[in-house]
This record gives sequence, C-alpha cells and structure tokens, in this order.
Amino acid sequence: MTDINFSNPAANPDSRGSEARAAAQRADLRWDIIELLFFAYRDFVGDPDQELQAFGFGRAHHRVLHFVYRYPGLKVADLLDVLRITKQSLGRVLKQLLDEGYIVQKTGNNDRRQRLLYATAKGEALVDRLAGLQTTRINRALEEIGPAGTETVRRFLRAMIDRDDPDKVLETIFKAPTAKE
Amino acid sequence: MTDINFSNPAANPDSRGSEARAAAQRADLRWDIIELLFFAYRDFVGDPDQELQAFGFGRAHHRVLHFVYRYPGLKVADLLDVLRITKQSLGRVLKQLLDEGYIVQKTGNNDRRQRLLYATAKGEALVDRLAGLQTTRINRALEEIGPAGTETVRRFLRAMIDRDDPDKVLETIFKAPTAKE
DNA sequence: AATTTATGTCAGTCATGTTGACATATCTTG
DNA sequence: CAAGATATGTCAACATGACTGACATAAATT
Repeated sequence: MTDINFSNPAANPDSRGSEARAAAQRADLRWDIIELLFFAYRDFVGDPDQELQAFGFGRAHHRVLHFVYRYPGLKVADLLDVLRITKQSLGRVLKQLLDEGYIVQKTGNNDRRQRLLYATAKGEALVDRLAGLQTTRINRALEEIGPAGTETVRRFLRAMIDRDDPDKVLETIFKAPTAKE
Repeated sequence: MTDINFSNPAANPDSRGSEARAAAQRADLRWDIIELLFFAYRDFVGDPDQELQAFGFGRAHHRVLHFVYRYPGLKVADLLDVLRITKQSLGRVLKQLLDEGYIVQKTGNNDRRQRLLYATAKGEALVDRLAGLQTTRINRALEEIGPAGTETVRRFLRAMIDRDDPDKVLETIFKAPTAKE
C-alpha cells in the first residue's frame, strides 16, 4: 500500500533540492528514549481519555480529580501549583466537578479563607476506575522487567523531575524513599 | 505559610460531611508510577515548550518537525497516524512550518499524489536544539541508574506502548531490538 | 471511463489554556 | 482597630490545537 522509502534516507540519494535534508542525525542525542516516552505517554493517557468521554469529561477533569483524591484536603492554591495552570482555567473544570458531585469543598479550620477539596464517593469511584486502566498497562510493562526493574524505573522517573521549587505534592512524593536512596 | 493537614487524611477525622471522603486508597493501584509519569512527562516537555515560545511555535510544531526530521520522506498520511490527529489539525501547523522554511515537500517518485516531507537545515537545527534539552534531562536521569538500568528503562517504555495496530513509525521503532529480546 | 486514494481547504465548534481586571472574605500586621 | 496582604472566585476577551462535515483536485487503480 505505502511504498515510500520509509526511514531509509539513503534511498533518496540526491533527488533532493538545495533545502531538503536527509542528513546524519546527531548520535549523541537520546532519540530512542525521547520517542519511547512520547508513545508510552500517549498510550498511558489514552486509556482514561476514552473512558472520560462517556462522562463528558476531559483530561483536565481527570488531573484535578486525581490529585484531590490522592491528597485529601488539598487547597486550591496547591492544586494550581501542581497543575501549573491559572485559576481561571482550573475554575471552569473544578466548578463542573463540584456541580456534578465528584468533589466537595470544606472551609479550612485554621484559615477560613481556604477551600479544602475532597473527593466524594462518586469521585473516588471514577478515579479508581481510571487508575485501574493505567495500572493494568503499568503492571503489564513491569512484568517484562522483573521486580528489580521496577525500582530502577521508579528511580529513573524521579530523576526526570525537576526538584528545584517543588510544590507540596512533589515534596510528599520525594519524601517517600526509594530503595538505595 | 500553609498549614493544612496535607496528605494526612487522619488529621481530618470526621469533620467531613456525608459526601467528603478521606478513605483508604486502593493499594493494588500503581499510584506512585502514575504520578511519577505525570510529573516526569510534564517536565520533559516543559523544556522544549519554553524554547518554542521564542519561535512562536507550540508543542504541535515540535511533534511534527521531530518526526519529519527523524523519518525523512514521511508521508502526510503516516504523520497523521503517528500524531493521531486530523488532517485539518495537522494542516495548519504543517503549513506554518512549510511557509517559514523548516520543512519542504517533495512529490513522490512512485506516486505523484504523495507529498514526502523533509526537514530543512533550519528545521534540523531547531529539532536538534530541542532534542538537546531533552537529552540533557534524560542523561542526568540515566546516570542515576547506571548502564544496565538504561536498558531496563527502554524495555519498560516499550512495553508501555500498544503494539496492536502500530503505525509505520512504531513499526520501525519496534524493529530495533532491545537487549535480551 | 469510473472509482478510489492522497492531499488540501473552507467553515464552524469545542476544550483547555492564557491575560487582565476586579470583588469578597478573612487573616496578619503596624 | 485600621490597613494591607492573602485565598478564592468571577467576568470578559483571546489563543492554541483539537474536532466534524463538506467539498475540491490530481493522480493512481480498476
């Protein structure tokens, strides 16, 4: 069906004009890992995306609900730090989740300006389901590399994350020790 | 400054109403890996995002330019498969990259309907620069887990990717063997 | 000659991000 | 206590990058 010289630059010797390039690519760059990360993440978030459609929600709703569930009593300001979006942007999504009963707010005890966020049973059920899909994929992948590999993957992913200026959620995550650390 | 009971559900014993939950979270789900992937990918794409702003480009331009550079002579149809977007959506971004001289099209030799895509020297330079940023982060992370760990990470990421219905780029990627495979 | 395929394009919509301005309640500080 | 800072919410306008549906053109296939 398709018969192009796919990924075979040499087969387009010099039919190319002055600008077209099929040059040697810098070998010191991590092309393989870069692309594997792209595809892995695409499929990793693809599972929930499908499920979310049935609820009329998007990826943004998933992120909010996930972190509220995982860190009960999260403040709006903390959520903004984690998601790195503006409060206007968060506002729309959060309002929907509140209106439809996936999340509730409670006024802070110490500081009554704060609106602490909690997932409801309904919200919990949805997050669990979505996390279940992702867990299936992760477990399948981890099986291929064995128990020792799991720790390696964890350490790799941790090291990929910026540690300067961590938000409260990241602080919590980095507090949990990894083996050999 | 913030004094909420962060990530300490027990400290909100039952000030919660009927809906608010701070329940035990399912221990069989891979919460840690799920969150590490989220933050790792956020920072991984964050590096290029900043750089792209200076060019008036977005993440979409990066993806297109990356794959065109990496797989010279890529057809429009293949690009659509890889990116999983519609041709209308690709059209806008691709047009900009063509107009501004980052990519050129060549009519296919066998099939003159095809427009084969190639990065220009200008496009090449930009992709290299962006890949350089990401490579720095990846190398830093790989250093922490040693050479054997690198192969483990590669195998993990590969196993995270759907292998049914692979597009042409994925076929190429999966053809390259990993150690122990 | 008729049909299919590869690509491009017009028009409208949606989701999710942005800035900037401003309101309200509450806490902190002089 | 009064003044200012902080936490949150909201209005309005806009940008990006997705989407659907319809249609056009050129070239290949049948």
